[in-house]
Amino acid sequence: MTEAIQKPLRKGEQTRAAILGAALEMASREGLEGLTIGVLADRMDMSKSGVFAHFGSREDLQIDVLRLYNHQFEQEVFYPSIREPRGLPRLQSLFRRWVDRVSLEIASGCIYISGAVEYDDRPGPIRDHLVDMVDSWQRALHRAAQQAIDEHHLKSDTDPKQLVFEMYGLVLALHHDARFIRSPGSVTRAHAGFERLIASVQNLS
Amino acid sequence: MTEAIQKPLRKGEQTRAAILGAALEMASREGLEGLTIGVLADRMDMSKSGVFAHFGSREDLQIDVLRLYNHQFEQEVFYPSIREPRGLPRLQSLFRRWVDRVSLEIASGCIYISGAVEYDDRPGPIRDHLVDMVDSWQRALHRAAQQAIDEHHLKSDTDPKQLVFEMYGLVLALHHDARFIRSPGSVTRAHAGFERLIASVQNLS
DNA sequence: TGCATAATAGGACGCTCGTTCTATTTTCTG
DNA sequence: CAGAAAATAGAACGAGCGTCCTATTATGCA
Repeated sequence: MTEAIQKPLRKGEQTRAAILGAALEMASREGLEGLTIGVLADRMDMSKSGVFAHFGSREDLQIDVLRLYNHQFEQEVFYPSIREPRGLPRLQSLFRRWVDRVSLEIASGCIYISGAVEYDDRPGPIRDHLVDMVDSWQRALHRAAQQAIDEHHLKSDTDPKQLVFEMYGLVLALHHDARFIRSPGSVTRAHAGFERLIASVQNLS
Repeated sequence: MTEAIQKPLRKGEQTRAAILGAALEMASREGLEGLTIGVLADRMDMSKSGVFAHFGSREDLQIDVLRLYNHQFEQEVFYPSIREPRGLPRLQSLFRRWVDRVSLEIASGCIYISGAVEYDDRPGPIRDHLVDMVDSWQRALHRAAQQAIDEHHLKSDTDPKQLVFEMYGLVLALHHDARFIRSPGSVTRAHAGFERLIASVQNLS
């Protein structure tokens, strides 16, 4: 019972994974809507139909890319943070790792953020999946904030939703200024904003 | 000398203006890259070439749409605010009118914000124009913040760039939560965030 | 009113897109 | 090693895109 299933380690599975990786990189830069099978095939030195056959449709490919991104985000940001002690330390870890990730993504782009703009008015399965993921991330932040209140790290009259709203704003501003305007110092400002934000709701007992 | 120039009120000019208005509405919802001449022609009950003839190219059309948006933004947000007394009142007016405008745009979308994502990695004249406009808007906010410091409305050690960064974040979070997540109460949270932000840097003398 | 000119329509172009169909090659397995 | 099954290639499709060219229609001025 050491290995559960090793059958699907067939050739096709690993090229599929390679395609998905290239697709994620491409979608990060050009956006999910900019993801095109032809260009993806060129980059993979494959034919269009060869790439296509791994996914039932372009939409399924986009959704799989989304799932892969979500998985990486959870691995890098969420899971390491929930090993921190609950309350303020965990909340701080979530924000710090989040900013760290977006900082690295300045060169490539964050799919949660670009997707929010691409699909804010475009109904369909992709939007549905994306909203689910972002909403679940916001709820995770919300839980951490509530726990920080419960642990008396933050003032009891603190509004967790307001806190998460402003945290999200700081990351959006970071993404905007660093990636679009390309003004330096955005990472520092995001952290400064967070410290000011926490200071204003922190229990000083 | 009541009317300066009335020659260019020819037929073509007014249909051109009508096209531009429809194009702005379309680009607000679908994004500047989603603006397509064919669909625009359908909406105008015109032929593709009839629409096309008014603009040398699709790119010129997109840039003209951008200029129109910029003009409306200045008329609604900037100019009314600079009639307020310099310092904190003017800064507050800028933010309030900005939020008011984005609130109305929840149904249609803000081109500054969607454009920032669409063109963060897509070089060309459109990106250049867009960066110019957003940068000029940020500098206007920056000036207002600096004046509020000079007038001793805000603490002398306040960093105007940090202030503008966080203001921008609040509006981005508003746009994100209201338009993408569609969670209610975002406008209230944007205002609450701004008040807390100002309170933390305000001179209490 | 007549005529130069502006405004618009219609069609065709080359291109790219996602998708489908049919071969062909490669991979895995008994 | 053979044969079944999976993986990939290649060509073709219909649709939509921006753009160009040539007529035709509408406009505004003498």
